[in-house]
Amino acid sequence: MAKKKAKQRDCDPRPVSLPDDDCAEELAQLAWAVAHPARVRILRLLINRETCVCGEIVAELPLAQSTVSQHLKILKESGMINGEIDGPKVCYCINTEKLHTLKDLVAAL
Amino acid sequence: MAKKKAKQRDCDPRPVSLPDDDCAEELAQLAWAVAHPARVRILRLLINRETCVCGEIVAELPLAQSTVSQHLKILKESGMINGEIDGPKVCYCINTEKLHTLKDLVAAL
DNA sequence: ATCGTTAATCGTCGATCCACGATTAAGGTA
DNA sequence: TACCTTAATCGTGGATCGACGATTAACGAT
Repeated sequence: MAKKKAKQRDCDPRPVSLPDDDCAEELAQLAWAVAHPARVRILRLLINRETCVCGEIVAELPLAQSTVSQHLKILKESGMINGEIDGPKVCYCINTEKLHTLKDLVAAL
Repeated sequence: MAKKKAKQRDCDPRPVSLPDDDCAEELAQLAWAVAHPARVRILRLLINRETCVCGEIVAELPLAQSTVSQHLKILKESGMINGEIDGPKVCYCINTEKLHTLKDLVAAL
């Protein structure tokens, strides 16, 4: 039966215990905002341009205006971006604080 | 009409152009893996323990075995974790390389 | 060979996503 | 006021998610 012991897998013997899973939800929510190519592109655009009118974003993506608006809504609800009404247009900008929260949470993985 | 100019929003005047959106898809895919609290907890567990048998993960989460197995499948498909069969059990471990890819992509935002 | 354990898979259900066109609301302009 | 532009919202349809119980497959042990 020594053979059995020899095949022993190197599974971590430490007892299971979840670390602070409080922020699991927060990270999941922020990651969700980035979990779609269109939203990644929108975020990159806003990061590089500081701010951008909705119409420009629509023009840049191969998506209908309503679809882009939906993604913007998701990003806004996640707190990653802010929208500011400017006459008939809407200026979107990145929420640097939230972006850093995401970066920190991912980096802390 | 000076009033109109005074109210000018500080919208970035630079022309719109998407930066290398090639990795938008890659980031979106990796972020998607982390975009669920259960998967965040699983990842944290594996990161802290190096490796872990499936059953332990199931025991740690308030979810059915089949549900956990689904999440493990998603994580495996994203490349974030690897599973190694050990007799009737399965040992999961983190894919450090992919994890770093995710960290790098997020940090590069 | 049979039984028990472990984990993946199947099938289902409701909820949500994602895309779109159409419509509406809000603000400028003529 | 009437018109035009801009962007949010509505309503729809198809696809996928997330959860579960039940079943199956793989492996050890008796």
